[in-house]
Amino acid sequence: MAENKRTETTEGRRERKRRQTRERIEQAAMTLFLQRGFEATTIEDITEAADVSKRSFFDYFPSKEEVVFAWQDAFADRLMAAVAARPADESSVAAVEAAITATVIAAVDEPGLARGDLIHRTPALKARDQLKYAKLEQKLAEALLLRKGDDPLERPRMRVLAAIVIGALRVGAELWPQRPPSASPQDFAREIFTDLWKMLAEFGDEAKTRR
Amino acid sequence: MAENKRTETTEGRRERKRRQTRERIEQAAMTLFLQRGFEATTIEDITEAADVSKRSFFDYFPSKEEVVFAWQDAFADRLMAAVAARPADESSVAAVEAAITATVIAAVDEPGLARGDLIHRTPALKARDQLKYAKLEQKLAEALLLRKGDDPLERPRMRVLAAIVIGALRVGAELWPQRPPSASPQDFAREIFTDLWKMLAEFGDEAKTRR
DNA sequence: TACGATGTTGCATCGAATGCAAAAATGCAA
DNA sequence: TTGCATTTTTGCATTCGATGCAACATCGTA
Repeated sequence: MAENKRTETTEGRRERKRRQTRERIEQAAMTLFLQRGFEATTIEDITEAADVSKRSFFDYFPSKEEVVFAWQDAFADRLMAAVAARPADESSVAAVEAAITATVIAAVDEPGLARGDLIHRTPALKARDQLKYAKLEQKLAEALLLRKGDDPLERPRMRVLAAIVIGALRVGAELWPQRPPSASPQDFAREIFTDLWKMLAEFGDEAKTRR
Repeated sequence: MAENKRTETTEGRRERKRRQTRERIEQAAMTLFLQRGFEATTIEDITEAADVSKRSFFDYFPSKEEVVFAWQDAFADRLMAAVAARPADESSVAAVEAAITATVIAAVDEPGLARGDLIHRTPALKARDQLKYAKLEQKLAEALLLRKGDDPLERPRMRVLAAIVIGALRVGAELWPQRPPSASPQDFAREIFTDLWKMLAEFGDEAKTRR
């Protein structure tokens, strides 16, 4: 019985408290960041608000910045899963559109937007934010390649496709705040992708007659 | 005569020494970074090697990281100039290919490669590196848009084109170290772009039949 | 209950970065 | 050349993020 619990239900007091503390720190940190700004908030402010010692902060997060980006890994993983879940006979572009749309839609919530604001107005966070996109791109390329049976010849193709799509995601994220409020996230995503594929075809045509 | 000099040739002892000191710091810093690594080098190590006070470092560079990326602004400016210099009747894709190729070729030198290595193996620098690409992308989009007479309708198009091309540049920079040593930078660039435009056309086609 | 493992805390320390005021170097004009 | 105003350099103090270490507390388990 006790051994049964060990393998999966093992969220004893220890794990539970640890998770709770982590959430408390994250919560306190984000609240303070949004309230006074990132730089103006010290680790001590955070730990005081979360009622843990200053030293303990670094037992939960490797740095102040990581608190802001903690959710990113989960997002990347969900995106990879969404790509992997697409039917094998689907084209890469269709698969990536469906996967991105679904994953982004599921992630668009209020806290996400406030976080975006904070990042946008904090130079130190902007750099980390770009790194996030780079990692996302890598993982996406990886997932797309896996769909192609890990064919080495497809590698550069999928790398470029990932770069293009993540680029579009980045541009889309910038355009999002100034979208018509009537448009649903689905429609917005649909429109972005339609435009993107159209542009790709046009650029491809344009290139044929170059020089 | 003296007035003539004032406007452009005015590099008195002050300006000259300041520039020299800046170069000395940059030189010392990069040497030490490449030698012992970025993190393992302290500001004091640098200022000692450059024979200035610790405090003076921050009169020349806002942070340790900025020394590594000091050259980036110049690169971005040259890229913008190269785009602006392309004939007005040239297509955007042809213009961007020519401009990027020329600017990158001119910038591929030994120190550049060593710097790339350093950045690649230093997490803190990687983030800043991605930010560099983002800025480059913005400037490129700006320059491309200017060629189009600042037509608001072209803005998203040029943003996306810039994102695609800079994405390709990023992928290209990753692939560069493992290129066949026989290939000249020109050929390498030519090949990358040829592949890129081909992929764009293919993705565009693929998208037409999606769903 | 006692033991080992894990989690938490305080303390000391390092290094980056900033503000400030004194000191040095420079440009300029009398 | 000398004296004065401006800019540059420097030393000093301080704040804050981050890390290592050892003592202490808490928890799961034999």
